Amino acid sequence: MRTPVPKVTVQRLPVYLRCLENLPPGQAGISSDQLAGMAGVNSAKVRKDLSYLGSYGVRGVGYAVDHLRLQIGLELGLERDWSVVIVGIGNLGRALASYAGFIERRFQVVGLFDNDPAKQGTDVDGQVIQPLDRLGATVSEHRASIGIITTPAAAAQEVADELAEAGVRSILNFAPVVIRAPEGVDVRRVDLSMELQVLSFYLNHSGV
Amino acid sequence: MRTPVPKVTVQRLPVYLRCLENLPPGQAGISSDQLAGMAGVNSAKVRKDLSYLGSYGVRGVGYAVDHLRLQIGLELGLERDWSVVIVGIGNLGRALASYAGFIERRFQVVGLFDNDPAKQGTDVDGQVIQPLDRLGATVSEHRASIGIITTPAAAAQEVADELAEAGVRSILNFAPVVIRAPEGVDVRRVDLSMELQVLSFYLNHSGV
DNA sequence: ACATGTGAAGCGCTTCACAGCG
DNA sequence: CGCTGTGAAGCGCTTCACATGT
Repeated sequence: MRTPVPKVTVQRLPVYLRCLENLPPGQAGISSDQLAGMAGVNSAKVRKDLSYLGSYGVRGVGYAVDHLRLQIGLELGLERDWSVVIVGIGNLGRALASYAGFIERRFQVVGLFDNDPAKQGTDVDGQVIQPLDRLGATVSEHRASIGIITTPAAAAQEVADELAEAGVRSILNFAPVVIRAPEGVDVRRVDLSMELQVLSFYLNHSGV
Repeated sequence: MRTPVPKVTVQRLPVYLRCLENLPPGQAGISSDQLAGMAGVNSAKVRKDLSYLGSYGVRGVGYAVDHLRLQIGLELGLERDWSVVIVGIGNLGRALASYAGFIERRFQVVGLFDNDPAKQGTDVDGQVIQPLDRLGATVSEHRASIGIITTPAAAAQEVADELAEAGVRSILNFAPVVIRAPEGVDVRRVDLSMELQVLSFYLNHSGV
């Protein structure tokens, strides 16, 4: 069996993919140096990362762009469709609902949820906002694997528990709170105020 | 001089701070074990991380919550105010404009920018949306150190260049594109579709 | 007695440097 | 010759395990 792909490499594969997608349409080949320049890393890292997927380069030449895109996509599971539910349809949830549907065909938004009765029944980007008690049924029905939490902090843990209970295996948490999920459920955090605090640290320690 | 704080520790300090802030009001002390449980890491990591800031714990007892919050805040530069500008006021920019003002007093939003004339002059959360050609002047005037980019992908690099030119030293990029900035300007990326692709990788490699 | 603080060992990622191959 | 693929060295973070201090 193949060497497992390191976690840090998994995080860089989407970066490489993004770079390849932004290449001029005519460009058929790319070297590790060029790709490294676009991705903001060094070329040894690019070669090492891509070598975990297999030997897709040609010595003396570089990588075939189309083939590389395909292989990275396969590795990331992008040939499959993943169903996504979004819980908490405030400004951010609304933004993500439009965004997710727009930018990535492979991630189908199959349900929007909010516990505010005034929002329920209204429509965002072709989806009707449903009450939270419909969450379990919708997740099962569409076999949704990904849940996005954009609720206020106070509600996030309870929503995470319900998502896990309903069978979601990956959670993307935008709520400003640290949530815990059972074994087997992968949680990733996206937190504006934590990002700002990290920036603040480096501003604070760069002598100004 | 003190040992520099590792990058990974810098990223965890906001997590610890968030956990401390969510403690019940009566709780005056906390052990590395308790904090580790809340933050989702192990206790050795907590002790090592906090030891970079100094010896703020009491052997046999634990850490004083208030003192620890203060010290982490100082380390993160949260006793200072940082001025922030947001460029690209679509759904996401609007969400962040409200959010940033609401959750973090230390990050003052001093300017909102969009190149759509229909939006210019309208008001979001007490701030008037300005045309992009006002960006440089506003950054200088308020000595803004942080720029948040929420434009479409096509505009992001140009906006980043203008922000760097105007004197911003940290950029938080929400646009779905990899941007480059000159030496001395710190760029952090927050990218929904990359996060989803990482989740997709692990879903795809967990045998279902 | 108990939890912190910390050298030292362990581990994983990065980078080097060059063999391998078109 | 040029660029990939990769062992091996280097480096930084994690974890261990226990001395330290109250």
